[in-house]
This record gives sequence, structure tokens and C-alpha cells, in this order.
Amino acid sequence: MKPSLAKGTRDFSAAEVQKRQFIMNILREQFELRGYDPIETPSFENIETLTGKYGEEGDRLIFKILRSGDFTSKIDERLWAEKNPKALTSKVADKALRYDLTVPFARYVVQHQNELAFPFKRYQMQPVWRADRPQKGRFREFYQCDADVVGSDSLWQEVELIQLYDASFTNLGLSTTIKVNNRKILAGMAEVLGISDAFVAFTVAIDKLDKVGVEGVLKEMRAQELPESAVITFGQWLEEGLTLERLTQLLAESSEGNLGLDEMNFVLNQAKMGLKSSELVFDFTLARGLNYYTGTIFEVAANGVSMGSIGGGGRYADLTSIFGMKNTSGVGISFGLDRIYLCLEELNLFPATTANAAAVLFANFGAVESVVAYQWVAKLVASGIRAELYPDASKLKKQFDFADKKGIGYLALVGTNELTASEIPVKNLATGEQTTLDFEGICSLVKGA
RNA sequence: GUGAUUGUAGCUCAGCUGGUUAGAGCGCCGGAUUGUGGUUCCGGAGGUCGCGGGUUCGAACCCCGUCUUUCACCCCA
Repeated sequence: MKPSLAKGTRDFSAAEVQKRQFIMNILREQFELRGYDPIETPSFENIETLTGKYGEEGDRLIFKILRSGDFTSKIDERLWAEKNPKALTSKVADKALRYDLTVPFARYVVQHQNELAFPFKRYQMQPVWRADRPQKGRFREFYQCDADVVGSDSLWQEVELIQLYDASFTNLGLSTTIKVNNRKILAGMAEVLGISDAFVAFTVAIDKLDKVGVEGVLKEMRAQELPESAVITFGQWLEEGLTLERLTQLLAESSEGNLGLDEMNFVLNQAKMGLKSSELVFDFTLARGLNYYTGTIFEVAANGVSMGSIGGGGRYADLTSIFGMKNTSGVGISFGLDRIYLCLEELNLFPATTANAAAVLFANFGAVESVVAYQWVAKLVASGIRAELYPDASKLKKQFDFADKKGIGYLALVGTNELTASEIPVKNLATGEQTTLDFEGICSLVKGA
């Protein structure tokens, strides 16, 4: 058996876990400062909880879990013979790994609605799974860190979430651009263009503008079989440039479009005040594929790194109604932990990690010496100092190498001359400097590291 | 899901148009050095050439399949 990892998954070394925790600690602090409380939900849900919430593409990427036992007995011959994967899925799989944190959260809110104080604010930092094809910054298992508010349709929630993005990325040292849009503006555009029934196709096309340009978008619209009149009109709009002012004129006839513009203006005006490092921009091409968004939508890109978005989110006015709870609006944002990690790594923004620098390794010189050395270790550990005894009386070179590899800051030597001594030599492994210290001296030396 | 791409020692990679017992550097283990490392020198271990088929007298090398890597598309964190 040759050891190997499943496609799109990774192991994390001690150093990597410590860096991830660095990010999570900053996010947690910002979440809790604003009154978000932590919750967790299971890794897998009933399959019907997840399917149909993310659009067709999303459903395809949900990891399904095979039924245990003889699932073939539940399939009749006729269904089997049809070989229709969609129809067979529910017979073969009844559970699925979570695809994001938002839908399980909506389920949670509905299920616990009587216990919760609304508006309910929570954060969640857990892995999610997608049966995607891995790429740069794209994995099949990755962490999302989400903050959501449910039970308030106030636009102040949007404002707070933008501030939360800004404060978090500022503390991480990342310079970002926060793009915002409103799905009602997009819906208003579709309405005025007379293509409301092809709204999704329209948003898919418009989302590509920065990548393929005006011609590319129009080509995509034609490929999606949108009416030529709409394509031509929209082409003219794009040529003129679509600012908020211009959209106000164009969408005058659309009540939904107007509402979207009012919301957008409020959010932009309130949120832009007090931003520390982020650039907040209105971007009418921002669409986001997740089906459940209805109002404001967000997406965050790191400046100076070529990486997909490192965060995203939006307003979902009615996600809980699928689970039977009406008129409950929610809004939330997600931080992509793994991509933030890659950005910080690429820009060299992690603080120098010296996690084990404040630790002492006691060299092992043999049976008699190790007894005394272990007494020192036990005493240090009892005083809250990281200390350990090298287990074998190996050659000193090997013991040094072990300490180096583990990043341990100090090596203490208890040899035959120190069996009864109250002071022992302690060597700083980084500088090579060696001093003879008593117990208190070692404590203050290591604590100062 | 579509189209490419990658896979040789623990790591990074050589390996000419298919031709004997597949190599290097680093790392690892041992020794020079039985109480002070990161230098140097000497010696050693370690490989079903991703996996499974096929073509051939002969395959790391050619063909097919499969898995994995990376990338573009799709979509997305």
C-alpha cells in the first residue's frame, strides 16, 4: 500500500496549522467584537437539504455519500435500465457533504428558531467540500469562515459586514478591493431589456465582462439565445459605460431596479466611511452564481496577487422559507481561509513563526544523568515552560539536529559534572551562546524568548 | 463536466532516435570525533521508473486505459 492523498486534499504540517490559526484568530476576534457567536453544524446533511440551493452547476459539485447496506435493493429494474443519474442519486445516496456554510446555517436557524434571539448573528469556521477539479487556490476540501445575520432586513447589516471585511483584512495586512452590487439592479436591467425570464443566462454573460470584454459578453448573450434587440441595447449601454448615475436613468421604469439602486447608494455611502485599507467599489458586472442571493452581493479580491476571490457573500431574502420559515431575511459573508493563506504566503505577510523558540530540550547523556535531567524537565513544565528530555542517550549531534529540526530554542546539558549542581549550562541554539544558569535563570531566559 | 499537462530514490531533477546490473545533488544511516551541532572527508542503505494492459527479440522511453499533478474553460472560496 503506497500512501497517497485523495484528489484535491492536503495534509497540514505543524507550521502550516499555526499559520492557519494565526488567520483564524484574527477573524474570530473581529467576529466576536461585533457580536457574532460561534456555532458548528455537521459535516454532512440529508441530501435534500443541500440539493437545489446552489444552481445546476452547484448541485453537480456536491459530494454525495453512498447509502450503507444493500442500496441496490431499493432500485427497481426499470429505473436501473434508464441509467438516469439524477433519478438514481436519491436511491443510491441519502446524505451529502456540506457545500458551503450558508445553507446548513439556514437549516439551523429554522430548526432552532424558538431558542434564538433575532436578529441572530453567528460565525462558523469549518471545512466544506466540492467535487471540483483542483486548480491554483482551488481544492476539494477547504475552510470557509462565515459571518451571517438572519432576521433583519436592515441595510446596516450590509454596512457592518463591509466594515468587518475591511477590519479583518487590514489586521491581516492584506490590501483588498471589495466589490459590491445588488441583484435587484441586475434584475432591473433584465426587466428593462425584456429578458427577465432569462435572468440567469444574462448574469452569467455579464459576469464575464472584465475577462472577455464587451464583444465577448455580447457573444455570450447570443450563445445563450437572448433576443437580438436586447443584445444590441445592452451593447450600447456597455459602450456608454454603466455608472450608478447612468443606471438611475436607464432603470427609471423598473421599480425593482430603483429599489436596488437606492439600497446600493445607502450601502456605499454609509460603508465607505471609516474604511481602513480596503477599496470599496460598485461593480455592475458582479453577479455571483449562487441561486439564493436576492439583494446586495459582495466579492473581495486581494490586490497584488493573481488569485480568485478570497471572500464573497450577499443578501438572501428568503433562504429560510425553503425550510418553512417565511419572511426572514439574512445576509452574510464568507472568508476563504485557504486562499487568504496563499495570498499571505505569496506576499510574505505571515509574522516570523517562532512557536517553539520558547522551549528547552534536555540532552540525554545516559541512565544516571537522564534521571536528574528529567527532574529539571518536570520542574520547568510545572512552571509552565515548554521542556522535554531527549529520550535516548544518542550522540549529541543527533540531539542537536533534533532540536534544530523542531525549532526548539534552547538546549540544556546535564552531564556528570552537573548531577548535583544547582546551575547547568544552557545553550541558545540560534546564536550558539552558552550560559550557566540556575532554575530561575532558565525560566526568565526562556520566557524572554 | 470539456481540453491540455505531469508522474523516475525521502526531496529536486538527469536519463540521447526503445538496447546490458536506472544516475546526480540534497537528505538519511554509520565512521573520522565516547560532553557541545550546523564545516570537511570516508563508507552505506534506499527505486515494482504512478498503476494495469498492449506493441516489440527487448519498454522509464512507443500505444491504450486508469489514477495523480498542474493549467485553461465551466464554476467558484
